[in-house]
Amino acid sequence: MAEPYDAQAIEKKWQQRWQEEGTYEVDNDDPRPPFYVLCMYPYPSGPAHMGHVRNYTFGDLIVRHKTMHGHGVLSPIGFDSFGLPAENAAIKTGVHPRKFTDERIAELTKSLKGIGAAYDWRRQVNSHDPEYMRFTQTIFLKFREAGLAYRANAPVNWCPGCHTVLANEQVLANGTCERSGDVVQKKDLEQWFFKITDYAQELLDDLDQLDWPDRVKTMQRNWIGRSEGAEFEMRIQGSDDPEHKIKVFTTRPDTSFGMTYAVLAPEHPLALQITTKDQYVEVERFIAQARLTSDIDRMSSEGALDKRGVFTGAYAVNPFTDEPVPVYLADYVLMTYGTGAIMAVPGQDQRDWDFAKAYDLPIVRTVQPPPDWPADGEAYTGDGPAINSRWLDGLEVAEAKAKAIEWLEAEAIGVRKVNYRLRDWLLSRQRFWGCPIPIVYCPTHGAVPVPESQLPVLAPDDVEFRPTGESPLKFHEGFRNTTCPICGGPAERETDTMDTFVDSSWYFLRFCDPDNKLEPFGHDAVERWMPVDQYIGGIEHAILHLMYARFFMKALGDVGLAPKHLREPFKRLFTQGMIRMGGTKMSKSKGNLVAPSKYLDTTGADALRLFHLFVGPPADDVDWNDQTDEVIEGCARFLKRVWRLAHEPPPAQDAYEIDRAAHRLIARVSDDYERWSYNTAVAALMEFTNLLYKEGATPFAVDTLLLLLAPMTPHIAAEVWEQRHDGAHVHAQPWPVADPAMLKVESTTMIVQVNGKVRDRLEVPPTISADEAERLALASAKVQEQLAGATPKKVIARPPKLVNLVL
RNA sequence: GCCCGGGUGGCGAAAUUGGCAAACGCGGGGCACUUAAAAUGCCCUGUCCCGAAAGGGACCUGCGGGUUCGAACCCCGCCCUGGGCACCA
Repeated sequence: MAEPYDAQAIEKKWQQRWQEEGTYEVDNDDPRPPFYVLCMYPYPSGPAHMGHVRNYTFGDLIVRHKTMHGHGVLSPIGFDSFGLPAENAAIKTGVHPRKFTDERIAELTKSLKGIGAAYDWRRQVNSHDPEYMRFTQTIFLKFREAGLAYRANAPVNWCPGCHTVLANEQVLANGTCERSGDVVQKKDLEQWFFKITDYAQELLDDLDQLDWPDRVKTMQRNWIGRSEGAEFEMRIQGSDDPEHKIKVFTTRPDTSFGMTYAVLAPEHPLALQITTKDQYVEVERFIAQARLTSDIDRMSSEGALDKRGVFTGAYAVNPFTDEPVPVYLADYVLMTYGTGAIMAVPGQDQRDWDFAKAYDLPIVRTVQPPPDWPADGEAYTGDGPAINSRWLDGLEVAEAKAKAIEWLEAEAIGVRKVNYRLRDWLLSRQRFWGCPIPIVYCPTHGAVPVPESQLPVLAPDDVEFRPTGESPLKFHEGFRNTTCPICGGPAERETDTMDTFVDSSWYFLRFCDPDNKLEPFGHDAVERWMPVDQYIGGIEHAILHLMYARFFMKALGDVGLAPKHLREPFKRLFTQGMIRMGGTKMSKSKGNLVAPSKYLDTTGADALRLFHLFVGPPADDVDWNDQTDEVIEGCARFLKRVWRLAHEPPPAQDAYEIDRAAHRLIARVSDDYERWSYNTAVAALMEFTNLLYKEGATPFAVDTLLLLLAPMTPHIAAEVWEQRHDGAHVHAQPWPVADPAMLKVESTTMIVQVNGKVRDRLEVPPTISADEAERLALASAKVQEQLAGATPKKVIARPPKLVNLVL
């Protein structure tokens, strides 16, 4: 009787071994071909939960698999360690965020090691490491120098709950804060921005070359929101002030003849200037009201339209018709998109239609709707010939657009124009636990960068965390008061810190060169490893993190910090499914987290990893339910079967056939690994194990099983391999290759159908000819019975798979 | 409203892309081992019908059409569901 499989002892032993022997440490001069595998570095929230297990199981599997394929695999890990929870905990308990964070990192580190994930821990990078902060600040200053970081007074999203400014991306569609759920208000503040909009087109174009899920690429495309159209000016009737010109953007210049009014955003600088005396009071009141209205109300399309607009009394002249049209203000026109002013064509735009109805404005159709279109139905946005449009009449939409733009440009009234929905990235945060923005404000010299020799700017430790919601940095005199780097006079430090998405926008570059004291990373190191060959993370980062990191890669190249040709950070992206429980996402805030420790202490890490691989396609969500524990048990049961098989193999009845089956397994499982079909790979391994139990095992068959399992369940594979091979490491073995000669088959099952229904199965040689296949099919007794003497009208022969006889 | 996914046994799923639907596992049933239980091993397990049985037959991939010798897979129209965007002119 062999020793029983003791998962805990084996897993502990091998985790120590990998750590002590530095099995997955890789140097920058490693002779093997490089491969960079990266899981999104986690926010350290404490011990790992199932989402982590799932994520890091896939990552670790690829690291080990690629290593067995002969690559020198870079597999780094670190922690996204700045952020609100640590600061909120500090306010609550008085514990310094650093202490709090370091403790959470220790917990998460322990559980990552507990699932057997292998990393080059020497390369660990945390966002709050002073050395990392130094270079985050260096990058900020370089961007500023290049004009990619700028300061602007802007209406910002202010969350009254978090007492901080939010990026557009952090405001939900309903106008609430994604973190606290409070209704977001508007507030004017001087803020720092990154000029991501400079890269809108490149960010859009380069998506095409990425091996990313289509879903993610689509989301990014929508977020960038490119629209093509024209921009043109209209003069105000009766005004000779050259400033009084309304510039509008439209994607439908072909419909210009149908403009029956124009609309400005309430914040539009011309709004009050063009307003007539008798409308002044009403317009002023409207503007004030719009300013007070929260985005949630303003964005709601529910509100009564007649309260959402006001007539200015002014008329703009439509350059296409030379006719005056009334100018309105309406809160559905946004100052932050396009020119903040639109031409309204109710015939071809539903919002304009609704507004026209509410304000009793004329409607002129400029595209012929289809015959079945209700006469006074609604706006028609489809294709069709232009009508009521003089020299555009009869042209289809695309032609009419082109001609309208040509005319605008020829007449010097307007230009072809592309607009993007993407806005600049607001990175200032009124928070303590983040990377300080290295700027000093001098009464004489304005915003002055902190000299590089004085970096990193670190927050002082002797601060008081108060629930006022304002950063303690603001009240720390010693930090705030400083001297101007230019004149030496008294000056104040910037007390805002950077959005934590800044930290996560370049950590993957630092991993290539984590000990560099002189610069964020060396070009050689980055050239060697970048771009990341396989990036793995959650779908929730589809827009923000992935867009910001892409922007950083491009911008870093353009300011000379990274090789310029390296435009994209992540060649391949995989987004794994979420863990759900009762239909909702597992999360700390919902309190439905399942801790892996319970399984690590019973069935073991290998069984838990195997479960995550086996439960379904990696990209699909996993529903954690009543049956899950039993499935994990089943995975543990399989590993026990493998263990027993290796220690007490039943003698093979036909060793050659078993070895042939092993070669087929190699081919099948290798293919499954390549196409991320781990659930079917596990199924194949289970099937093979069942076969060995039934028909006996050969040493080659058992070794094959262990090699193919090694990336999935590394501990048991390593242990059994060591026992069988005199202390050798399974993960140092080359990935097995199937011998084509052993894959050849003498016979294959051919199905015979009559009228598309299976009537017989015949064993035939794989090289069978169509004629022979047909002959055999017709000779089948079962087929004869079905035919009942009739002759098939048609025979479809697809040797050696199928013959279909059609009556 | 617009844009993406997805819908297959009691359950998780498979079918490598138009050719044997349900591999593998969970659950359920049975047998063996055992004084017994657990553990382990083996067998059965989509639905309905005929048959005492061995067997045999029909129907099955959300619904309705279509293309095809042949459809889970392709096309059209619905229904349900998950996600993203949502006054972006």
